[in-house]
Amino acid sequence: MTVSGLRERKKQRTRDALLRVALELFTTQGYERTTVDEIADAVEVSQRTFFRYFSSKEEAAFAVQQMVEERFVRALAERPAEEGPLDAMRNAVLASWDTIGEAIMEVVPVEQYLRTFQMIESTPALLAVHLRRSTEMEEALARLIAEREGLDVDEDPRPRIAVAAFSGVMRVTGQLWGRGTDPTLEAIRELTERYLDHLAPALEPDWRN
Amino acid sequence: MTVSGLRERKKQRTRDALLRVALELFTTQGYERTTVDEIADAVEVSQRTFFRYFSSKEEAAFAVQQMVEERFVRALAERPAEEGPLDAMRNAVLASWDTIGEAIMEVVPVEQYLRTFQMIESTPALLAVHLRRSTEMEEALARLIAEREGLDVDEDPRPRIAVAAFSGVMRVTGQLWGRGTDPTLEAIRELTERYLDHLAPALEPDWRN
DNA sequence: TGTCAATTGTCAGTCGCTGACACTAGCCTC
DNA sequence: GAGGCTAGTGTCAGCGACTGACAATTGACA
Repeated sequence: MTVSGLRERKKQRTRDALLRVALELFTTQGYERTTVDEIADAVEVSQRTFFRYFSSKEEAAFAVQQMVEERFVRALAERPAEEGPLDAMRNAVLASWDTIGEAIMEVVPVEQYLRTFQMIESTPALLAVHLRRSTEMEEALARLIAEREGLDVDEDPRPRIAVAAFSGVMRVTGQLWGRGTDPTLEAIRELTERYLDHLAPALEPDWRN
Repeated sequence: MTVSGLRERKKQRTRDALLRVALELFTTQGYERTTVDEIADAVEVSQRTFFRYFSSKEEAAFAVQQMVEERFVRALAERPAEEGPLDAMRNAVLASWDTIGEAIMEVVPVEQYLRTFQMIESTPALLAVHLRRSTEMEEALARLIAEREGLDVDEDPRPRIAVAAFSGVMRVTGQLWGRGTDPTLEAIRELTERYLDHLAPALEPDWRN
């Protein structure tokens, strides 16, 4: 994590500064109204340097989300084998939210992450990228699930289907939370549990029980 | 549909020409390697004119997809009320594929549409936009389903959940088809049916039956 | 201390996209 | 059927994201 050498530390500081300033400006002025020049100027580096740390303006917006997602995937991998696929995924999300602080606090406060997430959900260009990134993660999830169950993802469609259904629900809750009025971890946690509870019943042919 | 007046007809011809050339270039050279100038030059109009017909380069890529999606939504609205939510959606997709030709033939051949779809699926920037557009359609679907069942989308989570799960599966099949080697309507149709059949079983806690 | 290599800045250029303004060509009226 | 109106187009200038090339700087390490 921490690296010796003045050079390495300087790089780390520049990257952190760029990221913090970027998220700050994105969440206060809006993503589109913030130019890369503005970010670079605030950190007193050239625009070119910004693009050496982040391959695009978008990448900066997703830097924290990236860490959170990696954490979720790891949490799933560590779930006990007895749990069914859906339970394992459910418990993995909830678990990774419980410890979200540890993962990102060193870079930005949790509050900033929540605001960034809402910005992503409410900025069309970023929402689009977010959804595509999610499908990439889903591929990884499907492979993990298949492995747990001793299946081949390309033979048995169930891993991908289960992940797709699960992720669909997660996406809906993410959007509802983003549009909602309670931007807290508890709120999205509760929303997620409630919606996941309804997944199986919602697929029944007759909803009038 | 058809409008009198030389002016209107001229406009229609210009738009059609731009769209056809754009899709042709996109699918042969690739989306990113095609510049708007190139398209405009081929049709012998200025770049500015291109942007008067399509608000962005992306919009041209999705013009046909747009028609297909509208058709699917309409097909769902026309499904008999007896069908359960999932059956209604399933039958609506299959039905709208059966008549896809009628919807777009006037603009481009069906083959071109299939190639365009594959290009969208395999171009990251377009895939992202495609996914976002899909979520917009999902909102419309959820409202339709809720209406059919006499529910309020914001009260009962099941409409959104069912749509999310269904769409998740559709997305997976779309991707698999795009990566696959059989770019025909039959192929994606069969893939869709097979995957939808596995949706309910895939959510069972125990996959070893 | 001096050499080497990594980091950074500068500059020029591409591409998507927009606003402003002038010009051309259908359309409609008298 | 001439002339005015206006929708559609071209031209031009400019912004912002991004890239390649090259020169300048600054840690690292012998």
